Amino acid sequence: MGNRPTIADIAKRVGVSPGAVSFALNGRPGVSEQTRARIVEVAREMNWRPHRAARALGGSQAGAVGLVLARDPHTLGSEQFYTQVLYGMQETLSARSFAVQMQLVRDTTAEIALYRDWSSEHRVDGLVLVDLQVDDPRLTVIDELNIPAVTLGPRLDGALPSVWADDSEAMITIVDYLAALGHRHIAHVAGPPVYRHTAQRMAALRDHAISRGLDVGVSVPTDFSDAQGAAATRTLLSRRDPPSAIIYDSDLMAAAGLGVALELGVRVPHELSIVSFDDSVLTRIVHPQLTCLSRDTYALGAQVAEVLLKAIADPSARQSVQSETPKLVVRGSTARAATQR
Amino acid sequence: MGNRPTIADIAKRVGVSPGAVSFALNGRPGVSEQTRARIVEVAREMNWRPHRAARALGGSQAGAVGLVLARDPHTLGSEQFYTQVLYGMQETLSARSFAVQMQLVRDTTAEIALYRDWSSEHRVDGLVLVDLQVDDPRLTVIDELNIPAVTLGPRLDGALPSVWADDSEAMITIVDYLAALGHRHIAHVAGPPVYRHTAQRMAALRDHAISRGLDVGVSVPTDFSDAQGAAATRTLLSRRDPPSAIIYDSDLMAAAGLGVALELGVRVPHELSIVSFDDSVLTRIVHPQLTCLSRDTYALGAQVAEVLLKAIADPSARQSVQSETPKLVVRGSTARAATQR
DNA sequence: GTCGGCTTCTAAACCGCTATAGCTCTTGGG
DNA sequence: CCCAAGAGCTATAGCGGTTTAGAAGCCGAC
Repeated sequence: MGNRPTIADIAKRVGVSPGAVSFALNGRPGVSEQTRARIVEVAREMNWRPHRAARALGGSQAGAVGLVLARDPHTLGSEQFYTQVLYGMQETLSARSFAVQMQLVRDTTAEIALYRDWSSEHRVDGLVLVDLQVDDPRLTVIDELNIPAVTLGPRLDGALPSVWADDSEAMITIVDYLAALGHRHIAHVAGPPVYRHTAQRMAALRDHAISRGLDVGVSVPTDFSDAQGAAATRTLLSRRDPPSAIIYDSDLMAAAGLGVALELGVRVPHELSIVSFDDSVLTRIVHPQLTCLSRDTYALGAQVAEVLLKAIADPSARQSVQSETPKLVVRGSTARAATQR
Repeated sequence: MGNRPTIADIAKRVGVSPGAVSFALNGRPGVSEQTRARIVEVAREMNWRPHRAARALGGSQAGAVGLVLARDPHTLGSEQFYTQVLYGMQETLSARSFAVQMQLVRDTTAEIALYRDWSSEHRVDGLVLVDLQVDDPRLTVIDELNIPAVTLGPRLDGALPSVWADDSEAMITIVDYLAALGHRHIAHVAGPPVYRHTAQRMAALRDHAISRGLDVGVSVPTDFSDAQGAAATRTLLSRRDPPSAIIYDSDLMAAAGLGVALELGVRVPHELSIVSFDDSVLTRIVHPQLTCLSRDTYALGAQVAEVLLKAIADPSARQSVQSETPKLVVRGSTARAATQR
């Protein structure tokens, strides 16, 4: 309810027209340097801040970008990954006084509905799409809504600018590392195969295992929950021919898998090596600590923000930048494969 | 860039004035039921959505509430708690087409600066304050900005409406439970004592231990990080007279503490019982699973949203509601105290 | 038949800022 | 000395809603 000063108040104080004040405060030509200095000074004195809605109404921007996470409420909240990305985005965006409209929804349908709402209400100037699916219904909608957007995930040779990582290469890094330790039978507890990055990892494991002459690399799909991660592990370990190493698509599932191994009396890392595709505190509080792929998620968020801002400024320029490839951090959960039983 | 229909377009189609359309669509008197029906129908047909900025400018609301989490970037992202609260808030708020402006910042100073920005830019209609401090500088600012706000945390007999939980009672529940198991020496790995809830828990442990005739209940303050949680545990366990039970203010620290116990060869729960003040997946993926206080955080978020909406609608009515008291969920990390050594 | 009062609607101002057209004054060229 | 060009400003029209004052039509009452 505070009586915020408006541009008109400043104009009155300085003795110029509101238009002049607008010019001055937005750093555009039309006022002398002298007048500009005076206006800027008074504006600061009066503690003036632009009224977002008024600006947005003047045909221009809402000053916000949207990020929607579609998650089963139960699986929710464990992802340090997106929290960090969000943090990186916010630090970059708030410097340009953009806000991030983040919302958690149940599924992709709700996500799409939200995009439509936000777009028609002019709530956001751009969107960040994460968790790309193999045949992603969101892409059509984005196209239809004609709103700037950037994808975060695997490479997407299509319409949208993106910040992408090479999931195949990441998988190959892990497989090579495990192969060098003598592992020949490597399994993979994957996410849902509808996700592009999951599909890519599965394919990479299969292909690379073949080309390196290893046993066929089996991927078990899950819903990313700790329960299914545990179940998948149980299944794999009770096979006649259990793997000597398991790669997990998330650190939560890796931790759950570790628990199952302990429970079954399978010693980690001596009898089973575990690698997680994600890094977070979780990998460091379990015992043994988990070997995993790690990357600077904060920087990733900042990168996403940059690309999105460019896309907003110039929707025709659709650049794609590659993000830093995750690096393998070796901890206690991996070791040389036990000699063949 | 989509050419969204405006109220004027609808007015033209129906053959009435824009004002009438506004009345009709906002369900206020001034139009006949017949006309209203026609207008609503055409609006739906044309897929009309209010332009947020225009609404906000017309003197009324921004249609958003703010939630800021002040966190050290390193400690960040493990809190399933706030993610769930956020989810509960969003489900309730989006039904009334309010958005949640969530932002992560480094510290309270940045948080306050953000409140000022949001308020002066008219970005939010209300705020949710979490992590209340003993002498909280935010309260003055909220008062000064004269913006509706609700606090989430311990009871606060002051100006602001709140959704509060009784941390003392929660602590007493735990202590009673442990005492019944025969534990006489109970320690507490706390958060930073600047937080009211931490201070309250510390006081409750101390007082209640005395009144129940137990050994003095020591609280070790930390910064909520896994590292300090581990360090505190190490300190406690290497005392001449180690506690037989430790209560942790967060599940992350509890998990870290569990790791330390294992490492030191202290068997959980036989030689050491562990209780966490928070519940999340984390408590279920470690071994043994952690006994903890659990509550419906989703419902809590919904409750916060309700109270905030009421405060926005009528800033003079400052109600406070008590949230459900957390319930103790017994899992594998607690057991009868070993007989005195 | 006139008047008050109700319902139902219109016209117009307004929210705070941006953007454009145009006005005034100076300056320099021919 | 006049005109064109440019700098520096003002006036004004939006943006898409909300909100108020008031007009028109209809009713019943006196």
